[in-house]
Amino acid sequence: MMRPFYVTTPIYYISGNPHIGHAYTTVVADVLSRTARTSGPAFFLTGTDEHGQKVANAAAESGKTPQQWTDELLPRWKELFAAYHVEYDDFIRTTQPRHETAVRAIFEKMRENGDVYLGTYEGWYCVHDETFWLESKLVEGKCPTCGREVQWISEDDWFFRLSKYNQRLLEHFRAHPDWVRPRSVYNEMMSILEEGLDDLSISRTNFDWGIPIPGGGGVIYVWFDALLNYITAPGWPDGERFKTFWPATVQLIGKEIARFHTIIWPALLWSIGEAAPELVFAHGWITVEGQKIGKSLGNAVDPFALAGRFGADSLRYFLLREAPFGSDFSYSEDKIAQRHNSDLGNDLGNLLKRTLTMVQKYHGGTVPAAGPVPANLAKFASPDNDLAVRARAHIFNLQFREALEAIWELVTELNRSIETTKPWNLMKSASDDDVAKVNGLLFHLLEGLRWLGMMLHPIMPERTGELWRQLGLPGPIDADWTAALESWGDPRFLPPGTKVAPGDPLFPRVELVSA
RNA sequence: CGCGGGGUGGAGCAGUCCGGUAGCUCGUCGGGCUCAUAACCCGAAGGUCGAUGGUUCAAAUCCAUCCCCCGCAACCA
Repeated sequence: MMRPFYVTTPIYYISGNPHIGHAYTTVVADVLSRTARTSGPAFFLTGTDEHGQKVANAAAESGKTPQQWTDELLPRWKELFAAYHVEYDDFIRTTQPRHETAVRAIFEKMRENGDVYLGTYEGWYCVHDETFWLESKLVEGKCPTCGREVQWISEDDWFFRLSKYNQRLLEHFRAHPDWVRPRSVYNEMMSILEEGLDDLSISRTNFDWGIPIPGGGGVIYVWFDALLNYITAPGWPDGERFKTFWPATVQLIGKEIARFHTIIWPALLWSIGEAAPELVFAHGWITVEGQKIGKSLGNAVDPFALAGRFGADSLRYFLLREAPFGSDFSYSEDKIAQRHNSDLGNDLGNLLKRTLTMVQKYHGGTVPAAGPVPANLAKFASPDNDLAVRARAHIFNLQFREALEAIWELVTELNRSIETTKPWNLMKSASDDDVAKVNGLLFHLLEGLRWLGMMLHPIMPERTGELWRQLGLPGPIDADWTAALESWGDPRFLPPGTKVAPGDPLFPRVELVSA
């Protein structure tokens, strides 16, 4: 059994628009946690970030309290994740009492140990943009964004002593060169550390929609608040889940928030005596025809519509298969359709269909007893078959594309075994020998499909369930890979005589948009 | 001198850290097959790996310079 597995997504800014990118990160976390569960305990956390001035303003405009406003926005996030078959273990909202209480306790603890202190924050401030600017960024002394006059602000703020952890961070990075991935992000963070860190202002007084600072003096900076969700949700400091699962195994982020998660975050943890996460992985961006998705570009695609058109599992497959995890990739509906039709429809779905049809025609619709192994499947039927082990290793290494490529070798060989055996010819003669060969083929095809169902279950939980059903196998897909995927052809898992249940195509073809 | 990513057969991408026969998917062309979702299988064509120079027995891979595309630099994964 492996160490308890803890995976997080960023908490999503609640007033943002859910789009395919949010589904991407969350699906990846879901695949990891589902895979981890095939061999041990796992905890998967996601949630929403609900504080900040934008939320306060938007709520005010609609005549609601910020809490009412966020309560209304929450369902569309949960609906998004449900639509993509995501099953999280906990969903944290930064407005929940469990979170606020813990954040205040952490703030106080840091104030006691001296890492949080009262200082003065000074800088050029643009009232219109609500942004502080470095002098070097100003354009002719004015706001570089809106061109308005800026004013010199000087206010008393609470600071986090980030600079104190500069050296320790450098040492941590050097000692664990793989703790931030991919390498490009690691390098970028290293250069920030080498340039040196300033202390971080962690209080805000110009608005009040946030966690109040204990003892007064404004609200806590949203990032300080937000980052802590990863430990407040499992119940820092004494909760069972916290004690079981921290430090996190994988924290998934977008690359634009790498600085917060790989520099500020470990420092906050160290300040209260907790360990840094084992791995922070910054994935790439999904782009539309090479352009970044954004409201201003108007190219955001409704993720609900996409899931409706192709099926959520097909989207899940596409997101993991299309690009190496960590790099950007350009997405288009035609690409999704192509993957859907060729990999899922032609290769996998059609394999199931043709196999079940042959089982009906040639063996009365029941699973034959194991027979001769078609030559090209020998390596899978061998005790040395480590396909499931390799696939899982790739997934834990966040190499989803590689995992799927490895699994697809089986899909390809199963299809090939049909061509080489030519059961339609053998059944014409129908000699005992030929029938045995056909039965052997059918059994190994079904066994291969059983493996595929299990191995692909974390990635396509719904469609593999349907595959399982059509194979005539009982109950939900066996969650424990180690037992059910340890030996090919074990009759305990694919009992001869099982009645198959052919159904509709697993992945019906879709037409290309551009066709 | 702000930072970063990318430029590989028609398209989309691996490979670059740790130099050594240029690989995958789709598409195209030819063939096979009919169990199957016009699906499956076999074979073929197609690339001076952005440019130039350097290091080396050997460079897509290392070094230098340059060109082009795209992001980031503000709470958009």
